[in-house]
Amino acid sequence: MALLARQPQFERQIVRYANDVSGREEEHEPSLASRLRLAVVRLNRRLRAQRTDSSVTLTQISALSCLYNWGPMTPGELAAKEGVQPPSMTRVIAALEEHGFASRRPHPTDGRQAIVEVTQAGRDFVRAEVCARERWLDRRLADLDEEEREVLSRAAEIIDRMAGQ
Amino acid sequence: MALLARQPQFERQIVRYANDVSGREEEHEPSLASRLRLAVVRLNRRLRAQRTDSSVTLTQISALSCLYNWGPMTPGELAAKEGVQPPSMTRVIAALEEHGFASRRPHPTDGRQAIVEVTQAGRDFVRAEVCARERWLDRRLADLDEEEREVLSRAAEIIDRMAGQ
DNA sequence: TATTGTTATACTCTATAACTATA
DNA sequence: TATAGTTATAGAGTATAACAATA
Repeated sequence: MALLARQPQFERQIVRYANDVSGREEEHEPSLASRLRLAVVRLNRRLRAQRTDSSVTLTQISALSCLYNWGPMTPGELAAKEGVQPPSMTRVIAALEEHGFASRRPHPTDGRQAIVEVTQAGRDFVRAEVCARERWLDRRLADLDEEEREVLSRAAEIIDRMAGQ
Repeated sequence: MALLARQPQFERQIVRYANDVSGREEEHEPSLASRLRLAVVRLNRRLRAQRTDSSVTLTQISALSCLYNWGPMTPGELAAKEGVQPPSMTRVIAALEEHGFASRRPHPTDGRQAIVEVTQAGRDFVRAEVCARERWLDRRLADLDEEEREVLSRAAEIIDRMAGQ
């Protein structure tokens, strides 16, 4: 706990009603769930607001990264990995195909299923454009100290585990 | 670093192309930016998927919590705190007013602005319904050990600081 | 002329329900 | 009959552009 104890804890929010003449002052201590929810919602907004020249959306990049990192899989597997419903993934895959970043081939043994995989253009895109898209976040991370990045690294792993349930 | 070093680091992703007969195996180590982005995008999806009986959306709850925690403020200030554009906040405030959870009064010195504040019904709602909405996340957090919650607590503070820039 | 806020409009993201094809 | 995937539809979330009111 030594490392964590050294750091400033989350500041208790003192609620002052600026325009309230009564001068009353209440004190809340937002729960961890509340603070984590707000942090995630806000960072998600910021990430989605980052635009590059390409018309590839964050959701598409996320799915493409998944295929890139884990290899070919069926639409259903991809939907499960990304935590979305199959109909949502259908549209994402269609968009990636239109961009030429993913392709589909028949499943060798099951005619209902398909195998989706990244194309060479898709690989090039992940290496180049995704980095561009993450420049904003990279800059923010660069401003932190090494120990804060360690905390975020561990948090990313914990959050991913929670979200995967 | 002792505390962090004790913990398992994020697992290096070994990329195996399951359906690739070449048997080649590439190794990527996703950047911190990539891992944090994916974690945040996925947890955000999970949080938005949590529904309660009420028709109040996560965005509305987020803004209402902000007013509850920080007191009355103008629409512009609220938009800035939440990290959205003013037109987006206009709609959120209108929805909160329709629910009777927020009210608007004229700014004392500037006729262009207004002061938005939480109503008593809004306070009651934050205390009751927001908790209900967060039950899913609370359960996930309860499954973690104390040290992991400390990491997330610190991460929430760091992320909020980054997103606020 | 600059600032604050709203209205109009459009696009992304995602879900559920209903359907088709295959197992 | 069960499973995988797609199509249809709808609602949440958000932005930009154009406008109105006030400073």
